[in-house]
Amino acid sequence: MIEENEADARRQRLADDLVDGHAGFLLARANVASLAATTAALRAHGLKTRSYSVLALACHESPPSQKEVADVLRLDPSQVVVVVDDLQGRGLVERLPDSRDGRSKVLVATSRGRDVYAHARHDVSRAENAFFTILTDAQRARLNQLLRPLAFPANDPTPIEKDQQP
Amino acid sequence: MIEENEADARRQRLADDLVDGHAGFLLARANVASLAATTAALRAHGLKTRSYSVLALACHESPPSQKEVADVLRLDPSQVVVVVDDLQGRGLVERLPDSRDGRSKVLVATSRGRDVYAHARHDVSRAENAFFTILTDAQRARLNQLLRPLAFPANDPTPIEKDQQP
DNA sequence: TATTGTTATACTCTATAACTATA
DNA sequence: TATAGTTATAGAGTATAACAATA
Repeated sequence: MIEENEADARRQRLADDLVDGHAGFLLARANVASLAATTAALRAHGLKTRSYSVLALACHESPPSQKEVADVLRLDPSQVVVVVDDLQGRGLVERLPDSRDGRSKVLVATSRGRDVYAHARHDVSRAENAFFTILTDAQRARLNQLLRPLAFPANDPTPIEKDQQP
Repeated sequence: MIEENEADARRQRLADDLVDGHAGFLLARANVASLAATTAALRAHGLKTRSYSVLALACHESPPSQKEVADVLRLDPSQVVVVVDDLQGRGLVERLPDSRDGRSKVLVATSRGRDVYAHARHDVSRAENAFFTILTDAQRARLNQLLRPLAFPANDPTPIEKDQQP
């Protein structure tokens, strides 16, 4: 199948020329691949990336308000409502009144919600582990280190560790 | 503004705990930030990331068929049609008959299309440069090096994995 | 019969504005 | 007045099936 390989090489050359000088393209492509892996892992638990993230926050020792969820996940408050409605409808989270602010509602996971989250997190970790298996542990740590300032830019209160070159 | 800082620190802690052990979250977040930068740069040229990518491929020395565009960009062929219709309607690309396959159509940029692409590429590069300015040149190179195998899995050169679901 | 391009459709995700109740 | 949550809606992106022309 020489013709097949030639066609593959052609496509690879097109892709390479497209990526050249466009790191964002690489970022986007790696992201969709990663997303596909985690989404597939979450499907068995009836969750998507959004509902999983909201559930994770609701499991936090210091549970957040919906506004905080919107801020942390960079979602519009109206989108948070939709996700929370779904999770609450399935008995995974509750909206509790905020003692310090009558407008605000605190999101807390139910015991069933925590159970679902524990299992989902396990499977997500396994899926991510499989996805990043091409990289060594040191490389993964380095990737995280490089991505963090890009993911949390500007007014980030947490210090960004300066790099140690290889 | 102590209360503000406390609230920020709280949100940061929530985000940190969410990211912990979830490299995909960092990837997704860095991607949306990068996307926002490039999308803003493309807007002045009447382009979006998709149409920009298709136009870039149409400017290639060895112009691709629509099928090849779909493969390289991992888009469904029907989605390629929509983008090409738009670009062709604005006189930026042409659909030429493929001499070797009557079913196929070769995408070629017009001279105006090449002009638009040149200017757009310049602005995109500048926007990416600004976005990645937090990293040194060496760090950017290292990031690209780490992202590449994740974006282009080695075992098969041009995988068109649709949503892999059971 | 298989493939390229096309059309149509439906579903998800995202963005926005307007409303309520509290502050 | 300003903010948290809610509702409603429109747009963009995505997935899928079916079809015509060609292989």
